[in-house]
Amino acid sequence: MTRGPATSAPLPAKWRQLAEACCAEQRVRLTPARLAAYAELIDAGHPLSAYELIALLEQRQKRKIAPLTVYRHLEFLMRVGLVHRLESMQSYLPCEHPDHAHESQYLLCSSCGQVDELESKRLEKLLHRIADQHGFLPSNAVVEVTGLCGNCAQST
Amino acid sequence: MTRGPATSAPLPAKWRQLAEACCAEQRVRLTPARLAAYAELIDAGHPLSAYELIALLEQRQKRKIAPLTVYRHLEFLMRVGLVHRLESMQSYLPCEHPDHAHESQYLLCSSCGQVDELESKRLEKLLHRIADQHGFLPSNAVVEVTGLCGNCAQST
DNA sequence: AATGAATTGATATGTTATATCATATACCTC
DNA sequence: GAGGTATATGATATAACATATCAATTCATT
Repeated sequence: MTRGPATSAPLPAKWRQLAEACCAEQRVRLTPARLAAYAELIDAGHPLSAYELIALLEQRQKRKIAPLTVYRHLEFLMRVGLVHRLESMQSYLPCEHPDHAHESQYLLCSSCGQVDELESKRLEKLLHRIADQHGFLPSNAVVEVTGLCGNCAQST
Repeated sequence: MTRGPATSAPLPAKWRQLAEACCAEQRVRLTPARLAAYAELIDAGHPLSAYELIALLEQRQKRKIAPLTVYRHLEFLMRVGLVHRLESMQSYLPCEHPDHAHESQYLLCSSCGQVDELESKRLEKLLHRIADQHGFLPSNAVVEVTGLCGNCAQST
């Protein structure tokens, strides 16, 4: 049997299940449009600016999409913890560990663009301890280390 | 004797000397325009968006200033380490420890806007160690913890 | 099917940042 | 101090990123 044109980026079952579980757990709606945005981020394999994401979705769906629409989907995906925003790059990427939605730790290669998501409990604890010492109640921690990844550091 | 209208925000000697020393050491030019931008950031006492800074400078100098001009001054000030950019707020503020130009650690109160610059050697070392374990060569580290400062946390 | 809540769409606008090319100023050497 | 070079500024335009408002639709539940 033949299939119609794809209206959404291919999304490996692994990620689909993760997204569905995540949204089910939080009792929020994973609509087709939201899933399509998520699938596009997964498919891209690297961080996308909001407008790059818009362009990809438009190309995929052969229609115009208003920026606000995509920003809303991104906002939703970030809220449930499926997507992070790289503050120092104004771009978005799927979170590999949606369970720690509010701890974001990245190594960003300024040469090849590679992104490495960390998950250091130690770093997390230290940040909380430091905040605590300042009487500060943290809700969201951003750690973004820019530099050269292993490959790029060698070839320099 | 009388003075003409101020064309630059008041800049306490402490900061002026810091800026001059910093630029002298790096053999770069601290021009009046650059110093004026820096003085305005110091005088504001809180982070400014680039366009807020433009507005203040225009008001002070009674003339139009092109955004690019100010972005260039900010870029310069960041390069020498006198100013930091808060990535999660798209805003700029003077650095309290220009000697550690490339380590930026902040606690940001989402309620009152208070900004607390940290200087944790431990955090710095941990970040470097983690990067090292990943074969990563860091050039710039951003740590921005959002939450409630002591005052705001209590009054909630 | 009726209701209320959440989501999406359409349109407009606001905010942040950069590109290009021309002009001016500082610095260095002779 | 004249000339050359690098650096800094100015003028103009445009690109990139993000949000406001209000109307229309969809979904979940009764």
